Amino acid sequence: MGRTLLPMSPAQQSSARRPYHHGDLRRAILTAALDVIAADGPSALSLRDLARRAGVSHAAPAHHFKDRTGLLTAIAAEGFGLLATAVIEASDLRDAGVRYVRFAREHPAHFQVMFTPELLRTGDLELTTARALAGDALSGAVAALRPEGLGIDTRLAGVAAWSLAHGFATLLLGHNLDGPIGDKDPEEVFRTLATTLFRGEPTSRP
Amino acid sequence: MGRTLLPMSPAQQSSARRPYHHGDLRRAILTAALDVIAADGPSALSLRDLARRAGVSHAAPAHHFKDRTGLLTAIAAEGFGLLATAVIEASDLRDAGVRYVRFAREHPAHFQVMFTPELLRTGDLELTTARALAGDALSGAVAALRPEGLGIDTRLAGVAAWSLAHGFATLLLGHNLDGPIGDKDPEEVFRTLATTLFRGEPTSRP
DNA sequence: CGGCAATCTTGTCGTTGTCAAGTTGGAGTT
DNA sequence: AACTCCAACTTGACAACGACAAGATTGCCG
Repeated sequence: MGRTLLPMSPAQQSSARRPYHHGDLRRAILTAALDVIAADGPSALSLRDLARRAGVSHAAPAHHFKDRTGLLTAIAAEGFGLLATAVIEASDLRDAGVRYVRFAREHPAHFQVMFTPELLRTGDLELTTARALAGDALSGAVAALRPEGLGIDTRLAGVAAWSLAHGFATLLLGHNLDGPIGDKDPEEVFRTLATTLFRGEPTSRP
Repeated sequence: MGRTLLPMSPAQQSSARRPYHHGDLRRAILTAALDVIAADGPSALSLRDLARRAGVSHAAPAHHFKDRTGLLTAIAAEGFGLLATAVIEASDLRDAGVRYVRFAREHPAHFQVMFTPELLRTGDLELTTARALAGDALSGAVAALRPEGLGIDTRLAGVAAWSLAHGFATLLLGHNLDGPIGDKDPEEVFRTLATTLFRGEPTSRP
């Protein structure tokens, strides 16, 4: 593990085993961090361990991320960016929800860090803008529900939809739905769920 | 802060300033831990800091909780117990959801730890039984929806309800709903939400 | 009154995050 | 082609932490 030996980008430069400049240390640290977090959560993250994996000295990561919080903030910002691009091209609200759940499954580390505010640098510019972008994408999906004639007001519908998707995704990542949904495809289960709840079909009939 | 000087339970024993035995160190550590977690999250938790707050030596907490994971596991177990008693006396599914949200607001530290599995000792007996108890309480509320005639099967309805409540609670604690719901009472908002979605009133009308 | 087990202390080790100061190398300028 | 400068990385140090081991204290039960 650790350093790759494959042919690399020009930035990787020159010759041999241990170049002084890593080439793309920032990306390497990020990738390693995502692995660790996906496996054992953010609390298992150690800058020194990441440095070891990348084959650099223990203080190298600090140059790219300032500190632990900086690294996690960068991950969250990247996550919101990815989420925004995933949701922006949704065909409707239900599809946006499905994409939300899919994002959480495909990027569990990002997802977890994004929604753990005490790990992040409040007010970081990149984070704030990326989050706003994702927020806009979600709002767009909600607004497209129906231009007029909503049963409940748009803001409430947004909260409802977000809660449903976020709760499903969170419980899924925490393995709390392993029992209830078994080996069924989670995204398909969610689609069914969302369809039933938002189409107005009653869950019970007197 | 730190040690209290008020009259205490008999266990507090004898005379003066610094009794060798604390009296109820276990509870004191737990309470301090909940304060820290509610304020700055589980990653800000330090056993040595808790010991300092309780006025005991740095290794004292270990005797009650074995290690950091043990402390967090105890918190999670306590949380599932509290959740179970809160949900067990719900009048119906909607009320159970409201109680779920209320629990998250009144016990944010418990809630956060309960659903962060990588911080917990998997297979701990107290935790497992408490979790099962809470699970039963929730299942009971779902089963009481309607004995028969559900629009979707019971298991799905349970997942939907849990997702909605859990998502709402999680987003709430992360201050992600501060904008959308403003200063409105969160539990009331959730009640409205749940009523609309589960009563079968459509969110949109052609 | 004696001992025993629970509770808490003291001391230590390896690891971590963070800061400060130094080193390397490549890209651009002249 | 030599020079310079700056970003990228290293080395070294320090305080704080979790964990463990071994010892001290105390209340309790016989």
